[in-house]
Amino acid sequence: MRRGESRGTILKAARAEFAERGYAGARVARIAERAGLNKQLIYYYFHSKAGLHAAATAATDQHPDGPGAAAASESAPGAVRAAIGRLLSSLENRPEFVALLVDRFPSPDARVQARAWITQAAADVGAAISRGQGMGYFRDEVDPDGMAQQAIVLCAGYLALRDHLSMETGGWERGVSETLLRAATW
Amino acid sequence: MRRGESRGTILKAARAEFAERGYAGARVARIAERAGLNKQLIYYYFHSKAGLHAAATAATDQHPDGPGAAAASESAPGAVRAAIGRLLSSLENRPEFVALLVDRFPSPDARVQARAWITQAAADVGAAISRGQGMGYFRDEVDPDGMAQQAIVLCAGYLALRDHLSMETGGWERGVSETLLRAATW
DNA sequence: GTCTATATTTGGATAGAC
DNA sequence: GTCTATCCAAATATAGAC
Repeated sequence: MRRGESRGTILKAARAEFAERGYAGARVARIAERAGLNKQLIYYYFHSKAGLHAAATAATDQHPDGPGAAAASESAPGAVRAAIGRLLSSLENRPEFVALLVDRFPSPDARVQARAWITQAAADVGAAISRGQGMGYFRDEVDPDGMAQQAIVLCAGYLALRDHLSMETGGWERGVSETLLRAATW
Repeated sequence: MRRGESRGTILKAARAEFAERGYAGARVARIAERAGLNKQLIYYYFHSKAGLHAAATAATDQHPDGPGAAAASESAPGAVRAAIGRLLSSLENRPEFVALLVDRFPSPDARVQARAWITQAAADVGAAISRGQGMGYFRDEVDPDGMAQQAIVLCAGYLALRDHLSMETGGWERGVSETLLRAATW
């Protein structure tokens, strides 16, 4: 299937551009250039810059962020570690979505999308912590949702501030897991 | 002193605009409107949009972020709590600076400014942790700088993602302090 | 579907009166 | 110092050939 190949190329270029510059800073002409294709083609496929952005930030299904992703058989700390790993890799593959998360003026659609992702991600991490509490591994006073939100902020915030920080993603992930696990454990 | 009153009004409006929309999304005309003043006045005072942004994001001296701000007499956890409080309040008063921190395409100047702030803030928090280690209060394996960076990401990231989160600033600050202290303590 | 123009609008910046 | 009136470059979007 050759049909839609250009469409995909444009989307890929658009994701990179929106990730780097944000919606307002992104340039349609530059996206066309990055894609090695004509600018008009973007309007042909996506009608407008806003339409392109909506298509570019729409979830691509390849990210198992939901609570269902956790294996019930894992150890309590293993489950938390895995949930944090999912969080980071999910966002790392979608830098344009990180840009959307920290955008103060997203479209209503984008706002809904951001909220939905956060709700889902918080449920994922929160479930791992709750389960650990049930197993007597984590302290009961720990608020699973509050800690899940910290995990989200640690991951999304890291990717947003990455340029200014000195740590690699792997090291960051280990550090975050360790901090949250130690904080939750007796 | 009436002189410079308009200048201040413009700066205030500019901070709000840059905080909401980021540099690329901000509009000079809108800043003038917010300030209730003429657009040309902005160019009279600040020469250009970039100049206005530089002036608007420049530190306003009222934020004691440096390591020197810590009182040597405090208890180890108290010092960490205080450092986190400084972090948050420093950023909370400067939303336009938070926007700059998460901006992927800042000007070279802004980049330097962001790095400098982070270095300073990390030193502040890191010093409190190091001191606590010296007093035998925190575990020696804890990396003060790594934990300081987590504190920064937790504070800056919270303010950047705030719209999508359910926690108030006070509750967030307490949660962050508790998590980091528990993680650092024996 | 893909290209080369070209139109239209927006937004940063200047000129010049008061 | 503050305003009104423009200018001009950049950026979104459209027309229409191939």
